Amino acid sequence: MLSGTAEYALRAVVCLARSARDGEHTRANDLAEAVDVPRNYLSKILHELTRAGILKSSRGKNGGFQLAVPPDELPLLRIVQLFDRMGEQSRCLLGRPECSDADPCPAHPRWKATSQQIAKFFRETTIADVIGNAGSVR
Amino acid sequence: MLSGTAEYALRAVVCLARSARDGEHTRANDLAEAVDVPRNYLSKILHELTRAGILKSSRGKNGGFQLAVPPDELPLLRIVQLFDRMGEQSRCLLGRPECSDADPCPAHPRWKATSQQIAKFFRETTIADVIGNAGSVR
DNA sequence: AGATATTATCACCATGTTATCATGAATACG
DNA sequence: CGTATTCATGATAACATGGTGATAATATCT
Repeated sequence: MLSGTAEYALRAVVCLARSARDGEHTRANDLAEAVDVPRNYLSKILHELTRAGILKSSRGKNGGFQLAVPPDELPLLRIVQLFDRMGEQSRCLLGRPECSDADPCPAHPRWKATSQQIAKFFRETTIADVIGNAGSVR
Repeated sequence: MLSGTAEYALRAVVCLARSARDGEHTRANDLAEAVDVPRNYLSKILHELTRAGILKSSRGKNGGFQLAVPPDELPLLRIVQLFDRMGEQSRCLLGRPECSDADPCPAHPRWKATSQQIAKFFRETTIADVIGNAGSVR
């Protein structure tokens, strides 16, 4: 469904959002262990999330990462689209570059509803919707 | 959504099913042109579809490929799952190997409905459902 | 049998994604 | 200031995917 990298990013953000204490930072090392992703690889992912304004980072002692946005204003789409073309509204099932009601592929009429539900899920589900639930991330 | 290879396979089967005349075969060359996929690469895909019992092939003059199953008994899932892990019922959004109601990830409750609709689409939509519609494959 | 048409198969290359390693740069703190 | 801590970043390796080319195997036709 998602690329490995996008999955890693989601896991990391969920984990960060859950352990959010006022002003406290979480180290990349600890996150890497918590979400079970190779340290250096996660480091780059976190960096991209930071550049995108989703996280804040700080270096040195007691440094680490923090959410930069309130969880209820952070749709999954915003995370996922950095690494993946998910949520581009209704991708064509057959991979046609342009596929629309006006110029459809044969699968278009059947695929449309499902495709739109997927797009809606990523657009409207926020991190807040997710972190309330129980369950482990790894 | 799907891997390139799975898309190619779908396009090829749709095209084959549409041009199906009694007993006639379609050459890999012609298919490759019709669905806009590199000849040699498509060749391998067609071979896999044949091994899976979805197509029949014959060599030599007037040879080529044919559907081996009636279109209304051929769900998209059967094609797609050869090349992709699509339709494995409800894959975990966060990539956990085991993710179920009993042992869920945090995203599980929200993701479930969409995930099931995707699985249902691939399981229940057949090639027959698709080839009736207008629209080009490339 | 021989020529031709067509799929089957093998070896290989190109590219992108995932992962690792080493090092640089910023911050905190005594 | 110096040192430890932590993120940032560039080089590179490992692997999977997509794509190419050459050759073998099989069928048809005369």
